[in-house]
Amino acid sequence: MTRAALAAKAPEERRERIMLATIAVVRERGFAGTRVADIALEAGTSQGLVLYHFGSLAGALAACLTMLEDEFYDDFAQHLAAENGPVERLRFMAELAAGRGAAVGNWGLWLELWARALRDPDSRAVRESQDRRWRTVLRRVVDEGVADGSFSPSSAAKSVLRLAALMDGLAVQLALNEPGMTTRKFTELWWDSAVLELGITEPAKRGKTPR
Amino acid sequence: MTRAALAAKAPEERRERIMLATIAVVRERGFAGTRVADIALEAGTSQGLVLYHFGSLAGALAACLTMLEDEFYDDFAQHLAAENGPVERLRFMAELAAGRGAAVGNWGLWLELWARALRDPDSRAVRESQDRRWRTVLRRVVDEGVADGSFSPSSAAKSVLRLAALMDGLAVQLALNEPGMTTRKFTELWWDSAVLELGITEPAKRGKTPR
DNA sequence: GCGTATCCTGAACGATGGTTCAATATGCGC
DNA sequence: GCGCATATTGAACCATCGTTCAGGATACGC
Repeated sequence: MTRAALAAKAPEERRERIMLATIAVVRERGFAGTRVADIALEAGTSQGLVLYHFGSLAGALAACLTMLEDEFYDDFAQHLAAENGPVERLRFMAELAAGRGAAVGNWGLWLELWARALRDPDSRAVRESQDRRWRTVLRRVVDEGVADGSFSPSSAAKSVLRLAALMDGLAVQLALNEPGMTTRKFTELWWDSAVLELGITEPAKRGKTPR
Repeated sequence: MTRAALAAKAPEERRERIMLATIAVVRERGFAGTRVADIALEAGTSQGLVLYHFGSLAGALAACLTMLEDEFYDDFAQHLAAENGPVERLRFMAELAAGRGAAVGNWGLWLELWARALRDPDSRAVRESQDRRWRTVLRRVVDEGVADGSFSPSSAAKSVLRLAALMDGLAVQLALNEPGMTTRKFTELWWDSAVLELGITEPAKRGKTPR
């Protein structure tokens, strides 16, 4: 099996490996610093193959973008569904955004994506879609909380906008590891804001608030 | 005077012109897309001169960064001092950040700066200093308000952190002109948050909140 | 077994763009 | 006016990639 079997499922697997390599390199060097040669090296293939599969460096980067997007979202949606009520869900979102699960190490990528979105339509589309997804979920959780009486925002729409924006803003500090900003502080600050915005009374049960 | 005088003060003036050109080009093309040739063209000089004055493209970009920083801050501090009380000052900050004065067209640059700061120490330093300045001023205004009874935050430090972060987050949307995000909405959303955070009772007098 | 389509490689090509440099101009003290 | 220091230029240089390409290997239908 060894040689033959490996080669057999190679094409698709190879393609995948290149995409993963692309993400890895972009994480390390950033979009601007990513070269075809780096990707090939990381993936253990030739430069030619990268171009063969994705047509151009830009193509590879684009593929990596959409992959990232889906990866993050799938992971997230799955875990969110496991939570019980709106308060727990909200708490989960706060913790996830701060750096649990698939978000780990991704904020840096988002920062780059934002900058890129200023000029590159593909990046803009990905960023927009990602953002919309996130806000939609947040909105749903808030509505759920309003329905069952846990939340009482003066305006759900505005609260969602602000809470989403606050996350982005806190994320900048986290990504640039501003002295004093930590995962815990991120969660705490955001959660306090959510309490204020939504008038949450019931304390969150999930996660170790302590310390 | 014409020819001679112009040439006389030329060196310094030329240098300045190159810096301004650099800012202009960076605004238009972004950091990554800025070439020495673009700067030279915009400044009406040769590529050689750009390198002569700043040593390298990176040097020119760095110079433009610090210039930007000072430019923004000076303009800002001057206007802020003109406002009367803490509520007015806060309101002024909300409006300025949303796009008045020197901030116009700068949010895109900030986004780029954040991304750059992930890897470039110079950019990181500028961003950090800029951020600290802004938060310091915000803190001062808040303290002032606490002192004269206009504000009553549960924690001044946390409120300042959150309000500053919220601005950055809203700025992302504004810079990428997310459909639905406008200068007015920016101000409105942020101001509502400030009211909530600081427990402001007195309505803001400044600025045309109306339509 | 044979031919064809898919995969894959490594080297070479070519464009782009930062940097160097020799030559020239300009202002300025003497 | 003479020279020296500072500015300024434009062209040439050269490193760095992205991309192309001609050639092989591999799988697969017939």
